[in-house]
Amino acid sequence: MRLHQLLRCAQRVEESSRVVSGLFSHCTRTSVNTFSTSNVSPARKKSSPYSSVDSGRYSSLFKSVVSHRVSAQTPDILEEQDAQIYGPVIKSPTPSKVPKILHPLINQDRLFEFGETELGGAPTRIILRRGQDRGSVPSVTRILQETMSPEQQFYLERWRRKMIAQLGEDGFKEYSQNLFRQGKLFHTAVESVLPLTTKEVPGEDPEEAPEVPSSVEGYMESVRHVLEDVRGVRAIESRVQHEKLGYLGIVDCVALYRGVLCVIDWKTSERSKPFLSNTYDNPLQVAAYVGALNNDVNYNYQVENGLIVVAYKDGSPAHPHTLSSEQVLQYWERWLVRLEEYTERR
DNA sequence: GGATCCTTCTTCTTCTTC
Repeated sequence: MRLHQLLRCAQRVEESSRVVSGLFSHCTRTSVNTFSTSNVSPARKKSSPYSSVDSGRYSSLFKSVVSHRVSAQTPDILEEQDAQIYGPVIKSPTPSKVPKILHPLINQDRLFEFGETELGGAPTRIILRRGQDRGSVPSVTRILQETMSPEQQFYLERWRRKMIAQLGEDGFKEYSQNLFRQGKLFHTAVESVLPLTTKEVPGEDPEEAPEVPSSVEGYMESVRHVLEDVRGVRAIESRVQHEKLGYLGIVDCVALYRGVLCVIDWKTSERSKPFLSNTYDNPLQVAAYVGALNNDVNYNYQVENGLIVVAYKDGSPAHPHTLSSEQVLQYWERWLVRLEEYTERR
């Protein structure tokens, strides 16, 4: 078992034991009080002490205990088992965690006067010219895809095989296409709503409210509370390219979130993602876009912050994960490592 | 018109009592 896995296990054991001991002491107190003050019959005394616990009150606590349970299925054990079924996992050497060249996130040559970045005007939308730079300038998605850790690849492949076993090849294909379709529709719907947020009151004119496909209504409801805090949209679905580092991508949105200029990435998810760590490589993607935008002559401002919004189909409130400038800088370094890895493999 | 590109997602938990 690797050191970081061991540390994670130890941390979870500590968390679990803390929660369990707390619950246990409360249950004991509750049980003592119940039995000493009530006139219960001997037969009822024998009933489980759990019956005296307010299960509704402690349901979330119970969930937190079981969700932090240390699984016997560590990656190493799973790999061992799966190696017997699927064959060995090909491992590559662990990449260095520090980039060889620490390129700056902010372009000091392109710092603008405050007045130059005033709000106003239509948001930038630079369409990707298809076929241009083909093969020579890689995209953010491609780089992240091709430099995933063996562990990440293992879990994804394992999930894919499990899904195919459940749905069949065709069923899985349809399922995946549907996920992509929903994601695209959601993006389109958000974009159609966004310009309204530049007004004093978002969506004040009901006649201007665009049609939202019924399949993404839940997602839209999910992000409603986030959109209320978005103002001053400056770019939508716009191409960004890092001129020195030679990569490109399409940024979902650049806008003020609670007054802070951010690169915003809209995501749909079937599973709840309450923590930033649940979003896998998404923060790296955002940091890559921030760096590219700051080094692209088509944009006359610099961005230091990020926002990842995870929306849910059932309409439950989306999780907005803000990335401070310090966090963006950290993910920027991790992105540089991945970029170097990609370049070295070419 | 056809081919290609960038995205769109997917992972890191499944307990066993009442």
